[in-house]
Amino acid sequence: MKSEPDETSIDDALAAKADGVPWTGVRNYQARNFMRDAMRVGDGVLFYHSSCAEPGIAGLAEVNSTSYPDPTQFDPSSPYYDPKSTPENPRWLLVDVRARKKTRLIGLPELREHDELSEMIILRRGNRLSITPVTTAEWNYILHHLMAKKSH
DNA sequence: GCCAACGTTGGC
DNA sequence: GCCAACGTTGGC
Repeated sequence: MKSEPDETSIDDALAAKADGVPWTGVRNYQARNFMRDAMRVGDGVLFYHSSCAEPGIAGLAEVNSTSYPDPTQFDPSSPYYDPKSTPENPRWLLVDVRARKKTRLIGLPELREHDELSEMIILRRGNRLSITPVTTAEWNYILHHLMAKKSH
């Protein structure tokens, strides 16, 4: 799951309340559908820093709720306000994400070095989806082969 | 700041 | 339902 560290970094997420952070602002149907249909409480999350100097995986988190309406869609003062959405028929959903740990930054160039990760959606050219599924094989590879390495 | 990629909008 | 125009994303 992508987050802009200027908005919510892994440090911010770790400092948040125990329930985790509500993943507000997703305004893409595909990403919404992943939260609505594919995510389960307890699912592992790679916390990805995007739109920053060093984009890459910055930590581990987990899904901490089922999906529910994103309150920012109803708030006219929010940048995520959607006038076409109503509480009776909400268009946008979110899940709570609970940060588990900060990891060393695994940047895009490093991720691209590994053939085992070459199919990751996040690495595809032109990918803009802010939430993308990770296979069990990719998850295990990242945890066992990349997280373990020391920094520098 | 550039720009490729891609999602959304709206006229027809 | 098509598709051109437009807006946004996000790495570089």
